[in-house]
Amino acid sequence: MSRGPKLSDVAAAAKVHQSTASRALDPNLSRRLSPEVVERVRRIADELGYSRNAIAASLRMQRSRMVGVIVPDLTNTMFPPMFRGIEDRLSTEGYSAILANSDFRPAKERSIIDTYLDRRLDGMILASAHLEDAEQLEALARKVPVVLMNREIADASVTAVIGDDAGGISEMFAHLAGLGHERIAHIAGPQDTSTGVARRDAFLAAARKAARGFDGRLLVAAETYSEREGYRCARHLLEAGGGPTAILAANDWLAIGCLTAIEEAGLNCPQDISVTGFNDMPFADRMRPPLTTIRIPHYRMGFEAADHLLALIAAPETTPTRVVMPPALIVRGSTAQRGG
Amino acid sequence: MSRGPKLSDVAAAAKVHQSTASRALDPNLSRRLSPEVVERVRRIADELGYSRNAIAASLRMQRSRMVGVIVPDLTNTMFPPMFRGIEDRLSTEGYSAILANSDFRPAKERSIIDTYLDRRLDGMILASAHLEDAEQLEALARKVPVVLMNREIADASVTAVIGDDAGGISEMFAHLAGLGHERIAHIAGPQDTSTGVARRDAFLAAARKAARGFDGRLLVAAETYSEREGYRCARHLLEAGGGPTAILAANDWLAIGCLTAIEEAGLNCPQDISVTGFNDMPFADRMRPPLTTIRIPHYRMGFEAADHLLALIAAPETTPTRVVMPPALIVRGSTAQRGG
DNA sequence: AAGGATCGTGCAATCGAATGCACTTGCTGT
DNA sequence: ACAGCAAGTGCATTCGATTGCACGATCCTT
Repeated sequence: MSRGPKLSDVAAAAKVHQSTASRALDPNLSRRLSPEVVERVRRIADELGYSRNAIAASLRMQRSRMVGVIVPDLTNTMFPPMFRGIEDRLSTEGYSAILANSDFRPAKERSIIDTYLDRRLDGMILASAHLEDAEQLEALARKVPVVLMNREIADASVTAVIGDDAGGISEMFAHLAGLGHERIAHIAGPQDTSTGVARRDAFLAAARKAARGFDGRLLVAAETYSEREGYRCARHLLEAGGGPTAILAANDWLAIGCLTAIEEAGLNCPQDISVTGFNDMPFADRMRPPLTTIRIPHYRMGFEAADHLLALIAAPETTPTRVVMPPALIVRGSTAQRGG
Repeated sequence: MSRGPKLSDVAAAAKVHQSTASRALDPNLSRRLSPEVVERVRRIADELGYSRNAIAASLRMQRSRMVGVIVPDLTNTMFPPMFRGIEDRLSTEGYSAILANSDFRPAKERSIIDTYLDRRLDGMILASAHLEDAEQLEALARKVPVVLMNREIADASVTAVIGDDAGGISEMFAHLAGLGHERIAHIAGPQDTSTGVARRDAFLAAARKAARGFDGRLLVAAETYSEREGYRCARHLLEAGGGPTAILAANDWLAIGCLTAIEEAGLNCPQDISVTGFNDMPFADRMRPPLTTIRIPHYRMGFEAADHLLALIAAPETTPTRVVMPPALIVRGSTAQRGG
């Protein structure tokens, strides 16, 4: 556990000055040195098992080559592919990623951010939904490069990489309409999340465009993105008298809850009623019936987020961007021609 | 993006020496200072928006309060809960975790480890299965505190936190035997993984204990832990003539593949044949039928791994431990009394 | 009242690498 | 033969926080 050799040890062993050793080990600067010296220093560094102290370098260089990532809950299947995308982009530039979960708690998020600031990370990717205050977020973005992932703030003053909620919902609505459905219900997500609101608005826009009026009985909002809530809302829709022939749920969990409620009611999906989800989570294809849903390219979102963060690190004054990832309609067994 | 105030700025504003300011901001040392000074320094630090430079502190203290985690693939549902356990344990001590995926590639793992060493992380948790060479691993463990998670090496010379494969399998075997099954087949996992081998050995031990001979037709090994392989192996078992009334698969994916094969063969699970998995992954309860399986406490494994790592960091010369996490039998619909 | 203990604070030396500047070579050109 | 130049290398400072040591002041003890 003893401290290994440092640069000056390598330099001494190679009979050159530290600064020369430093340059010899840096591929960019080693061109200015004589080949023999470079060769010798490198060989000796190897022999000694020298490992560059990145901490000392960070202090001197004022950059840590690390970025912080905050997600609300890593066990949500959306996030692992996102993180992989982030890591894959970052690693090509020699960056590492620190990861933490906020558990949807603003206080926890705040404290994670504070440790990240202390650690002088070069940037942060926030997928955590809170830190409600847009002002706080902007203040943060003024101190350190920040990219939002899977969420955004109102005036787009912070770079954000998001899924195209509106596009996905309207594509799904068109799919159902194309199958002859006219009474399409919506189970909205929690209305205190940006996705819940965006998807509901997109649904209402599509519904109003398709027909004159919209029957209010065809809309319910869930309180959380959970199977339980999907079940509850579906029962509500079935009993409300709106006579839906299709249910467009705001995400896959809600849709799965629907399936249970429909089965319990003695109905059959998709013969009697079609159901759709959103996200295409793992196993969506293994439900009974397999779920028709919208796929959001999570890996690519992470990759893009990291890419934009790196750009921001390189040029901090760049104007914020809003990157929208294209959704894809995945048609499976849970939707069918109306009437079956 | 300008550099914020440093300790000496705070000190100057509070009209004290840096060292005094440093002590005032450290809860342990501030007791030795006069309350007024402590109060004043803290207030001024707040007013100035001072943020302690953790990099400089790390350099001086020779500890980074960061640990590195390597998993083969974060999108495998086992790992997110483990990581949460790790983070939850670490965060109480002010530690952060860097995460990276090795993709089962030893070269990638090696290069991740090298960056971790350069960054002078205080310790590492390795859930990546490779770095085959036990010697390399021991050499690494001599340089830096290391805890293995979900794997171990032969002579237990590195601390490891693992699931009780043998215990889980024998408990499952007993469950099936208790239901009257006598011809129990096993779909083993890949034999180049420690879990694949451990589970197969445990199965064979249980089978041999239960009956005199063991019918070789009741054993197949999958090449990967995948649904495809589960399907292939199950077909093989059904055609081999061993007449299994139950299939004990080495993990949930393999079991799910079995379900498909059984259905295709016109048989019914569990009436005609029982199937069991291992891991209790998310959605195991949503299969048709819901899967009887063994639950491994992944969150707790992560928590324990982090706990042991912290202990190792505090006292590097501690002798390696082998921590075995207890499995739990989760009985669901995929197992039934023999003969329905 | 003098010596000693205690308390609060300042001084200055680390930690390890990067780098602007200056210096020594050796070579070219006139 | 010497100015001029370039290539290669060394020197010394810097990044920001921590901490052993020392010093002065205050208080206690006998």
